[in-house]
Amino acid sequence: MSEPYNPQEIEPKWQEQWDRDALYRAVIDESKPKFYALTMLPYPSGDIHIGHWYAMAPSDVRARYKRMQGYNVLFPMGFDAFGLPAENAAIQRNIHPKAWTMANIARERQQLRSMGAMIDWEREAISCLPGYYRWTEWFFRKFYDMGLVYRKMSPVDYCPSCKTTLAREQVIGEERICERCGSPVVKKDLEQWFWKITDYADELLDFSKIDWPERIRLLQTNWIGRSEGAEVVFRVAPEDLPADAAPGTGDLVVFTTRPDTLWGATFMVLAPEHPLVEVITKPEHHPSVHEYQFQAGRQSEIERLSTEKEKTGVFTGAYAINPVNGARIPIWVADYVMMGYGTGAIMGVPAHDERDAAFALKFGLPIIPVIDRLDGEARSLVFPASVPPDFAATLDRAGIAYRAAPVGDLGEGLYVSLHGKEQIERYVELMRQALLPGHWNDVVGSGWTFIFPGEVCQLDSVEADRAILARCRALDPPVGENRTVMEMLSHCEFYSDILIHHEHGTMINSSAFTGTPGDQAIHKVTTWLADRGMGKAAVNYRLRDWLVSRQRYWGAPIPIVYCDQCGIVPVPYEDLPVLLPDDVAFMPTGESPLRYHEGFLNTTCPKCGGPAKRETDTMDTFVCSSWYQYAYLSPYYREGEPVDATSLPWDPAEQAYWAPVDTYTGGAEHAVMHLLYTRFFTKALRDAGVVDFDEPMLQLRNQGVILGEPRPGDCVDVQGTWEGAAFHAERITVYGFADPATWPAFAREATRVCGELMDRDETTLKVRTSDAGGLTVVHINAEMPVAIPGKEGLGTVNDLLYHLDVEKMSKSKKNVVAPDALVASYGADTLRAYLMFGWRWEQGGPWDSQGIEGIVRWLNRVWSLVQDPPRESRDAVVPDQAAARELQRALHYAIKSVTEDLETFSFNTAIARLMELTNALSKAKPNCWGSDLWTEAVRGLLLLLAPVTPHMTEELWSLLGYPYSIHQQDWPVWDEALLLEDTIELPVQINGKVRARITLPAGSSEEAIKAAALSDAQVQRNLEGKQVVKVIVPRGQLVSIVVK
RNA sequence: GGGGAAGUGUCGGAAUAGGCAGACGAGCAUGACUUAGGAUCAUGUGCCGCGAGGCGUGCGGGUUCAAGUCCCGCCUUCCCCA
Repeated sequence: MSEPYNPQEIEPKWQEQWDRDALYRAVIDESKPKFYALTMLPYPSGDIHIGHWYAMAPSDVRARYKRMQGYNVLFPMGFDAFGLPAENAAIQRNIHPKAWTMANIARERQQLRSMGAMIDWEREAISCLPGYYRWTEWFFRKFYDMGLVYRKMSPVDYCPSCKTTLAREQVIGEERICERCGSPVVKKDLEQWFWKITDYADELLDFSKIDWPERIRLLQTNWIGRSEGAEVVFRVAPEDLPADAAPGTGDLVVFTTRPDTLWGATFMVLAPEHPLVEVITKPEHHPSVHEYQFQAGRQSEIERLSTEKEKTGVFTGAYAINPVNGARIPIWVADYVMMGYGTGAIMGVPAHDERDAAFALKFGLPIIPVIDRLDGEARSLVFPASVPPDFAATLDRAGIAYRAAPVGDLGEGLYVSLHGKEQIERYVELMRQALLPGHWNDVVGSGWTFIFPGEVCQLDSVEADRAILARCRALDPPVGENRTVMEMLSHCEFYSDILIHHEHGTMINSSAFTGTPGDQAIHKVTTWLADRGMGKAAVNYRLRDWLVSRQRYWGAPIPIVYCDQCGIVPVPYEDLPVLLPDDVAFMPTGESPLRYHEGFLNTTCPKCGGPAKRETDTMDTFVCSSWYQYAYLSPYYREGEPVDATSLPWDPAEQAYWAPVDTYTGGAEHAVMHLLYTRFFTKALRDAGVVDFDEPMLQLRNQGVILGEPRPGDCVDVQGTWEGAAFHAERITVYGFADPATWPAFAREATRVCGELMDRDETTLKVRTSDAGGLTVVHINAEMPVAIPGKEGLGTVNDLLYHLDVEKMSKSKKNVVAPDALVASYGADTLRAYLMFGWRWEQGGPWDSQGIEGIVRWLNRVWSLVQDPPRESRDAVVPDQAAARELQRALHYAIKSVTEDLETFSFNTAIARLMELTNALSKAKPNCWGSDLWTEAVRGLLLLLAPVTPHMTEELWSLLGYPYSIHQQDWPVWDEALLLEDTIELPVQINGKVRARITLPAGSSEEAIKAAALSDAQVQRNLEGKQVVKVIVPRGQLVSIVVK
């Protein structure tokens, strides 16, 4: 018998050996094809968690597999080491961010080593070290020279009490309060640095050169949000501008995707931050506009843009001129328009835009339809007593559909549905004749017609809107307080879904353009506008330039100085890096200490030599992670040597060989930030002449998330007394969570409460006392001793386990799975294999602590399978022919499917195939042990398993006497011919149901198969008394007989 | 509201050029070996039915010799956008 499998002994042993032999050192080797496998680097928060393992271990398996296939594989690792948590630790615990970060890295590096991954640690790169961030600064400088960098005012979230800017995650909840002090957060305008990612917007929409998941491509496409349309210039009415205004001051450029709706623009809306608001607002409107601007500043973008939200806004008192018809339209300020989107000004076309419609209805602005419906639908509500009683019969004769039903409490009316121009016209004519004096009728949807006694009006202009409303006012039904025709109509439920649409129908009510078909409308109007200098075709992007400024200490310094004489001066390349000073005093508020560090702040101007101040903002950490894949090529390149504008930031030979990344793996949560920024970065570097390719990562795959394991809570049976709504515990009996079968029935009685523990804190237990989920609060004394099943001695209520649902793992929820503990009890190989096997990799799911036992059993079986002779051994080493053939087939099948599965990231099925091969070996063992085939099959299993369980296979490889190292062997290849079965079993379907199975030699002809099927006794029985219509043998897979 | 993804045994999940649904595990059950078992080995395990047999991939239709897979219409969940 072999020694038992002991990963705790084997794993460190081989890790040290591999280290000594530099087995995973990746060096350029022109004789081999390269493969750059990259997995997202961790942020050093202090602990490598199961999510890191889930991302990295299968990626490592695939990298190892590629290496065995003959590729020279680079699989590096580093740390994304700048960022806010380090600074928070400094403030809260008085630890320097650098010390905190480097200590975390030291710990995490050890944790990662326990995984046994083929990481080349000599290429490790840490983004917070000067050798790294010198180049981060160099890129800022380079992009500055390329014109990709600019500075402008931009709002940040700011806490007036802490006097500090806040990161997005530091602003809490809908109330938008500061996470540190709870004060309301406000927006504050600061000069900040931007990178022109928008210059690359169109190129970033092109994914033709990369194999990335559809989902990520879609997210990026939506994020970039390219829309085509036109820019149209509206002028502020001259009398609403200051007399001394420069020419062009009042030009309001509007971007619209629907220039064909221009004739329906009945108002304009400016973003509260729009600079023209101040200029045009009439004095009497100043107070309300200013108040509104302040309120808007406190809200988040998501709130502002929500369609759910009640529309708000204020009138400026000023008017603009609609360029297409000269109409004076009011200019409003409203928060649903964002300064950053388009131009910060929109034209309101309420008839064909939902948000404009909501705004117009709220503030009584006219709504004029200018695009016809595509479906030709129209409706008309005929009020009771507005027509003679025989009108329904008239409609019947005309073939017009209607429904008779009460209208409020006014009596029975007719709800008429019309379709098509002709029918609408016929209806209007019938109504014109039938309408009784003192009433009116309307047709809405297609047509927009108002029928009055003796007159028919169209709702085709603001003037018509007013005229119609005035006429209605004199008639029945009453108009009430309604300010526009549409507002009046909007109260009628029958019309609710027909008033507003955004289809591309034929233009109506648009002077000379009326009748222009929808498919030509935008193009024709845009051309016409351009010819008259009123506008032009334009493209708008949702994507905004990348704001790289952070008002923080722990980030890469922005290499800029401010000189009184020379203005903004970039730090010369030769002077990089601008070092982050270590001796800084952290403000309890979180304000950047750089702003008060005299040594850092004061410098000399590189241009004139006079006194100057340094930029105190640092760069967004996404800048550091936008180029880390290149940092691994030659970490901290040329550290200590001066560099200049023409230097290369990494070893050109390394780049020429390894770049770009072949396979990139990581979480999908970075879809639109990191993954878009790094693409931009590479394109900018290409234009800088640094790299000669367009995309940083050729193939991307995302893994899912491992969630917390659901678990019932312990059952507690509590004796005690009621104190109001709460129960005071005197004695607690516990039934373990593991066996609910032993639990007593849940109860809620006068002196007793019994149920599942759902939650617990220092003073209370929340107990589920009914199957429906009713909770009872039980007051406890934390020191109260309780006996807990499966635990030695007496515990306290703090040892009770409470119910856990499937949720994201978090320390506060106490559902974290710690990989270190799993490695300690099961070993890294077992954990690696389980993470591959347990879930669809791209999907993830809840942890299952039971499932890992299956892997334990499997690896133990492999361990003894290859070492121990069979229990009841046969004397002969000559294998039984059939058993041998079956084993051979199983081996080649496994080679083929494991290869294909690893290639396509189907890790769970790869493990399943390896288990099957193990099962096949077990089955064949008594017959084949010791034969050449047995040796070959065991060898094959170990090689296929080597990437998955590198330590165990290395140990077995060496125990079996093979030369070190298994990880330097070639990946096995399969023989298609050996995959085929000698005999095949075919199902026979009769009318689609499997009725029999027949066995035939492999490669039988279709005729032979048909004959065999029809002569099969079972088939014969099923065919009795029926007529065979046809017999099909598709691809030799089955027989399908059709009978009558 | 728009866009996307997904719904398969008790659970994780297999299977898509349309071709035997439930691979491989977990769990459960029975048996063996055991002083014992949360060890190991063997067998079984979609549902209903004693049985022959019938039913079965969210629901309802359709195409086809044949549908988890294709088409149409719904329902539910998750994600993104608004």
